Amino acid sequence: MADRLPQLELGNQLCFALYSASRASIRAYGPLLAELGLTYPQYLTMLVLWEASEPLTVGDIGARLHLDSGTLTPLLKRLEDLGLADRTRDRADERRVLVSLTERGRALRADAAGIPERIFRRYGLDIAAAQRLVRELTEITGALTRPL
Amino acid sequence: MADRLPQLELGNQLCFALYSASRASIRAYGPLLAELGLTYPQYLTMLVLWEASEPLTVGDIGARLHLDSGTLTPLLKRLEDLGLADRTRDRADERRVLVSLTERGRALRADAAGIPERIFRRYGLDIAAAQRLVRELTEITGALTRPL
DNA sequence: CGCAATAATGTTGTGCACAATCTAACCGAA
DNA sequence: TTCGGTTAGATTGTGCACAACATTATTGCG
Repeated sequence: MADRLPQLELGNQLCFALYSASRASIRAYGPLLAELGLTYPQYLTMLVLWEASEPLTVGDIGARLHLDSGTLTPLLKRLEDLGLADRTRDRADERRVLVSLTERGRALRADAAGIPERIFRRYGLDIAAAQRLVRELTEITGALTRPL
Repeated sequence: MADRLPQLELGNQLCFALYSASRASIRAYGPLLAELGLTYPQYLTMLVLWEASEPLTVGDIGARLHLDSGTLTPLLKRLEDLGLADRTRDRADERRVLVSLTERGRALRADAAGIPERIFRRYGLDIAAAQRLVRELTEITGALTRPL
């Protein structure tokens, strides 16, 4: 039997499955991130900064997270208020803002290190299955992000 | 080689892959939904209402979409303002609010019918792969939603 | 050089999400 | 019957997302 074309049924819709799973995972992370005083998008931003050896511009962070300045500017100001990051205009190009971690921001990495594992254990997720899923999702994201 | 435990790397994180893919799909739907004058969560709510033969309570809709009244109450008022839905207190239980479609709301279903297919064609998504993915994502959502 | 085009970030306004709290309505046992 | 507990929905406040636009800085071309 041929695969049916996508129907107007909630249960069959890939977009709804993605939307539900994403929000469920954010809710799952919530309590653990609250221990660090972070929201979920703030945590993602810290991941980007922890991985970078150099200060990043707002645009660099936005490119990795697919977020624009309208979202990032206030978020980064909150990270600054928390004492986790610094924002300084780039002397060499005054249009840019360089975001770097404070000592406190770097130190927080150790506290965050166990979070993914705690989530996987707590909810009994399979690591190999998750890695496969990550690959498929990355591909979907790429397809949907491609310019038409 | 054993599968590694989840690391603090953006690219390996299931939660980020879900978050990115969900937002990418919402962005992809955006222009098509704008033709109908709907946002993405409004579209999901309309899907639920189109599938139901009876009026649904706010709680019914929330159970299907995993949304609470704090999100749904204003959203449903907007659908009411658009002339797509009616909200009336249940005479039999004055705590409840019954949400039903207007004639215009029902008529909009025909305009929405082609949207999933247009998305799949436009972005070259594979239907069979998507259906497999929906099953895996539904399972993940279930696992993450399970009470501890 | 002069200046139009471009680039990076910031601002504004709308609409979710969700936690916390509130209010009104229902239910059930003493 | 009444009153304590529960339920359904609304409200409030915070923080994203994102479109549209504003601002300032840089760049490249004539």
